[in-house]
Amino acid sequence: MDFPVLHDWSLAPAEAIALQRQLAQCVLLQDTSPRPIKTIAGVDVSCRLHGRRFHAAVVLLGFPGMQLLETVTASLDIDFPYVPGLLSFRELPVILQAAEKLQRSPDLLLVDGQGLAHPRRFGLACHLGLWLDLPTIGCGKSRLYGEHDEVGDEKGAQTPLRDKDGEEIGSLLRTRNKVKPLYISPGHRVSLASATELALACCTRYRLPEPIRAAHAACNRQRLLDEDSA
DNA sequence: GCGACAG
DNA sequence: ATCTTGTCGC
Repeated sequence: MDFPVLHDWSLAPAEAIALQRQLAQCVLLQDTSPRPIKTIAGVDVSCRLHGRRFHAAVVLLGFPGMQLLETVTASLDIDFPYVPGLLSFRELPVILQAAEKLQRSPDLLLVDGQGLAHPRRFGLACHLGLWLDLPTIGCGKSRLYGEHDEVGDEKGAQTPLRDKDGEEIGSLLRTRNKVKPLYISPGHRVSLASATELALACCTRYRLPEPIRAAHAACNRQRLLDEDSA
């Protein structure tokens, strides 16, 4: 894949917050992915506890069959601290290095983390989508921001996630019976309704959507390989 | 001031 | 996120 540089990464946390407010203005909440969707990518990052070496994987799967088509990885040392709300400044650099290696461009990317459901409406999925100028959806395993009611028990049940003013910013989605729901929100170029619908369409028998499961396994393998060769 | 806080 | 094995429950 090929994409231009949106900005540099030599930022302090306070500057990163200001940049998020700027970039959030560019996020598009409309569906622009080609129909029918033929490929969906999964993105995830792995690192050691208190370590600064990060390992990313981007896997390309066919849709709706979920066949593995391509796997790319990258490893990079990161010094930006973990600050809730600034996750993309830790994870995005290594993700972009991996994404560059992808031969084909996906119709959509599923990201492990939040999209719109963020205090400044600019989670990791938004940042990645804007940088690649591709449709993205955030699939968080726990809550960063937003209020909601309980979700139904059955797979497919969902309830809206709203900000303090009641505006919808995502949804809680039960991706399988008797598991904690996922926090789904649009990243870029995807509508609220489509984000939930597409995330569910990628779920088989596990809590996490198949593209993210595959990416999770791949970045962990990459970490072992990188640690082994060092 | 206190609690919350993606990965 | 990660440290870690087996184990209890649907």
